Amino acid sequence: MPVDLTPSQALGLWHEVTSQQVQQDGRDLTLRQLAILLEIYLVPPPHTVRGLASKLGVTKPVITRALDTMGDLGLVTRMRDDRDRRNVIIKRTVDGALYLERLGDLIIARGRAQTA
Amino acid sequence: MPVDLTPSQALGLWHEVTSQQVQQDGRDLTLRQLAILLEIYLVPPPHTVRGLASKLGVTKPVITRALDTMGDLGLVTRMRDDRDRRNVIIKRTVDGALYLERLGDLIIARGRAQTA
DNA sequence: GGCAAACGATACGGTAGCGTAACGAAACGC
DNA sequence: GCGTTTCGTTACGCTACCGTATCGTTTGCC
Repeated sequence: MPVDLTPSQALGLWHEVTSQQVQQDGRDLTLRQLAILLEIYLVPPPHTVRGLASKLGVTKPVITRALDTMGDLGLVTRMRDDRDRRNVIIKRTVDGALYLERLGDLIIARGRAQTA
Repeated sequence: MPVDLTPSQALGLWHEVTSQQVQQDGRDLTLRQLAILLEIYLVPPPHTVRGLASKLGVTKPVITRALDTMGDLGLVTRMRDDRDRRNVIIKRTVDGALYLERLGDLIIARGRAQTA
């Protein structure tokens, strides 16, 4: 696994991972969409549209659109908040967890190859 | 610096970097564009449209479009190959090198914060 | 010279992203 | 109750990407 990465090695790792991801995954998420997805899965819930927007410094429609797209892909789901029905709670899905699990494994694998 | 990354930490690193990149950089390159840019800067030249297309498993118009966009952003340049004027040689630029240098530093900085 | 192959760019119709602005629904304040 | 604020979503016009197919140019081959 990667030990003491230099900036050059870090870019090499990014290169390996993005390249492989482009080749093998037909979904081709935007950088923004990926950031949103990671935020949802790595930060403790609950997640709302407004919260994600302010956290990432983008407008609300950007979040709505990203959730539409990733919802169609099965990576996330949305539910109304029953305690405050103005809010929408973003939920994780099994497919989304699998997607990120595969990404994590890819990074490790490439990182290992990188420093090997 | 990152030592012995677990898959979870790897995703955390990706999260930090994509998130910060989304927030601070207005350019918002596609994952494909980023992969192309990294290929150009990290793999020894010469680079051609056809070569990049086959290397990344995409069609030639994808490369042409990406080079158009990144050319407008000043990240790459193109020149005709004088020895075989059918070819186009993709050249690096100072701005492109700076862009990736900043990305590399960002990864290191976030990786350090990640494991700190 | 002339035909086929290779290269990168372009055209086309379609899809998905963007920012700004406005919208309906729900909660809050008085 | 009723205006105001706060949600998330939708509408609009625009830009940029996609894949497939085709184009013009250049080279290679005979």
